[in-house]
Amino acid sequence: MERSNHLLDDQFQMFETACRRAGLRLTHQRLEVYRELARAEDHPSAETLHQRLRRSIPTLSLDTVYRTLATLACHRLINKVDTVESQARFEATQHQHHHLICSKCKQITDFEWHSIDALPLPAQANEWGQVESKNVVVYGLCAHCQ
Amino acid sequence: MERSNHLLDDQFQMFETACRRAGLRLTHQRLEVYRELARAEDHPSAETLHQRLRRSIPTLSLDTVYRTLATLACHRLINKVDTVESQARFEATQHQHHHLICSKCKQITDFEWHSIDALPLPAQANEWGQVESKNVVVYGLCAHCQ
DNA sequence: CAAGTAAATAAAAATCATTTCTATTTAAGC
DNA sequence: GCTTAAATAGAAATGATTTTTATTTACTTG
Repeated sequence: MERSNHLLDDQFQMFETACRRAGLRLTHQRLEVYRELARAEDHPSAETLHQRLRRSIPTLSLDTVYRTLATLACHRLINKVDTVESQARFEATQHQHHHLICSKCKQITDFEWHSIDALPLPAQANEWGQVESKNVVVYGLCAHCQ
Repeated sequence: MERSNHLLDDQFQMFETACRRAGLRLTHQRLEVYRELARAEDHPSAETLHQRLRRSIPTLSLDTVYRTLATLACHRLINKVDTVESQARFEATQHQHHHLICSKCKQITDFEWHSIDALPLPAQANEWGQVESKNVVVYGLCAHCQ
């Protein structure tokens, strides 16, 4: 068995464990939605994911994709990306990162910014309440659209 | 004439100038939508603004509010706020700031973080394209919801 | 390991947010 | 004041997401 299969196994096992801990049943659809999102590098919308998954699961309905994404996001297994757009976009990545969004083509790119991650929030933010996440959203024109 | 009126005059004049520069007609509805948003401190949605404005302009239609907000945002006279929510939220403030969003009550609070504003983006972001804006979005529970 | 049960799914319909269409009104140049 | 293109109101349409209902399925319990 090669390394890539081990990695996949690990990923599935992690997902299975997380589902059980959250009291979620491990259904075929749920696993496939997660797998497809984890494989994607483009922060797909529910509709986009549905189109991709239909190739392998023709009976999969769009509402199941929506429901599954909402469930997984609620249990923090995936993230809904902050955006000004009307269609919600998702990602499975768990590592701390930020987003570059092209105003023209709407493509979303991840980037890392450790100095920000390490920087404590100003007092005003801590007085406001209990902080759960802190992310930078950058808008602009990607090299391709300029 | 008191100071507050002078401030208001200034604000309107600025808005009028900006509209002319952008080739936008200065309609009663447009001015009132802007005024109401500029007065608001809660980053209202189109629907919320419409409800407030109806008190003074009963004939104002919701689609005009949507159209006006889109027009003003397009010309950078107002901002659409980055959020995970389905209803878009707006603000008229132009000064550089960031957002604290309560995951529970969805209230949005502005905060300042000068050290971030001054910090240059990592190389990766500059290679990506031409940056237009950079904002921090913080999620958490506000003091009231904890 | 076969049944029972509550959770999850598919499909359709409903809802919510936003946009478009069309006839009418109005701001701004002449 | 008159003209005209832009903006508005109201209604209808669209797009994204959620809900409803009947059916299926994962997981528990005997």
